[in-house]
Amino acid sequence: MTATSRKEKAAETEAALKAAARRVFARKGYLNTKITDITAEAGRAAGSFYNHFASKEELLESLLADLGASGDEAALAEDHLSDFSDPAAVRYHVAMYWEFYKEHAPTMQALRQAAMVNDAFARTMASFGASQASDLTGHLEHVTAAGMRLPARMELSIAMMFQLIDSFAQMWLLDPAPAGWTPPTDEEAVEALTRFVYRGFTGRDY
Amino acid sequence: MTATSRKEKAAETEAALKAAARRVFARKGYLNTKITDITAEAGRAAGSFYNHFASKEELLESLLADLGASGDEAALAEDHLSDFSDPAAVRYHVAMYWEFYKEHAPTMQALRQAAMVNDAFARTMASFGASQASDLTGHLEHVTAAGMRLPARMELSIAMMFQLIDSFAQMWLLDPAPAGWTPPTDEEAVEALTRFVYRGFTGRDY
DNA sequence: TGTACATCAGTGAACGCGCGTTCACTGATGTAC
DNA sequence: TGTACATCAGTGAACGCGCGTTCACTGATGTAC
Repeated sequence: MTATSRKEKAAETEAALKAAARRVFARKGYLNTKITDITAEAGRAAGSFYNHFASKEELLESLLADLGASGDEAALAEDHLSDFSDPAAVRYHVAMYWEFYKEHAPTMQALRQAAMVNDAFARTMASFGASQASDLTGHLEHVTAAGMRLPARMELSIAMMFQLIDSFAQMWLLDPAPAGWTPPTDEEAVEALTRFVYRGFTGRDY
Repeated sequence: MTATSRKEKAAETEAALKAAARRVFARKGYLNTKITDITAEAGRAAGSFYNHFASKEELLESLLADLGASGDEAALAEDHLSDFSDPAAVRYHVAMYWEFYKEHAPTMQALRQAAMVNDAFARTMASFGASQASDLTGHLEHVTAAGMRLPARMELSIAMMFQLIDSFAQMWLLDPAPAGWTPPTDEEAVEALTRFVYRGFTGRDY
């Protein structure tokens, strides 16, 4: 029997609202989404929203928290191939990031849009970038240790890599593909980014 | 004497509104700017706005038209160093783009924000990118002609370059610099991008 | 196990704030004669 | 050159739409005895 207790029912509705929000965000963008769009998509009344979230911002925070818990972000942080003088290490990072972005595209898109309008989310996004950056510093030291020369000082080299991967992922995974362009397969995208970044960092080919 | 005719006065007000809009856009972002913010910044009454523009969107279109007329965009399109197997040609392009972005930062920022919310502006931005891309195709053919191998197929190689330069410029020229980071000088930025892109495209150093 | 009352998730119409947009009015510039 | 009227840029208070948010109500679940 589906003897749903009150708590279960509330949790169901909350989950339905979140899932609906992700779908609507993907379809119309976070900024264009009205609260009633979300409740309608979830098949609930408008008022129901406020039993679970105080605002659209809070819902997004909740989605971001889920994203942190989902684990593949952890994979980016834990031990892994870290010697960027080895193309395989670069590819590993690129692939991780690509997968992460692919998995969480609607939420990342929403965060990006929210950050344009809301300082708190801008800071969230900045700190997300910063945590990636500090991870990469160690990896890039292997490059200079191996006698190769970075394209610019450490900070700028990291920023370039991050911006490149991030905006490239956004271009192909979030926005509709430009008319007449053939989107890359996942493998192709990872390979293209890996080659570009490895070359850019080391000045060598592989 | 400042015997301002009606037309002159109207033109002055329109120019004042545009200048005010650029300042306010730079300060709070396009999406966060209200029409009364613009009129207040320009020192005019709210109703005055509608003597000149039907909406905030139309004002932005007007700013974009000015940008096209300002001429440095033309420099990107006209004849120039075009053999990307030569680092100087890459640097020339990077520098052009950097200057363009620097000059027109508030308008570009506004366009970017408008594109998130408005399909028409999304298309404007896409076609802006596409026009850059078609220009670059010829330049990259020199790379393969010189026996070097692009990091990915033509389209993707161009997209990576464009995304990298665009997002890097946005990071340092528009957004407030991340806490604790030292922004690059113009020369440093151009040099960093040039080296990264040249390496990425050709697999060689210089 | 049954009854009476309390609590709570969900509902949707109504409310009200913020802001885009209008419009009657003012004072100055242009035009006709 | 002067006078009377027309036109227009600019003004700012008022209007009204859209949408976030509230709240009295419903029906179902939980609790007390």
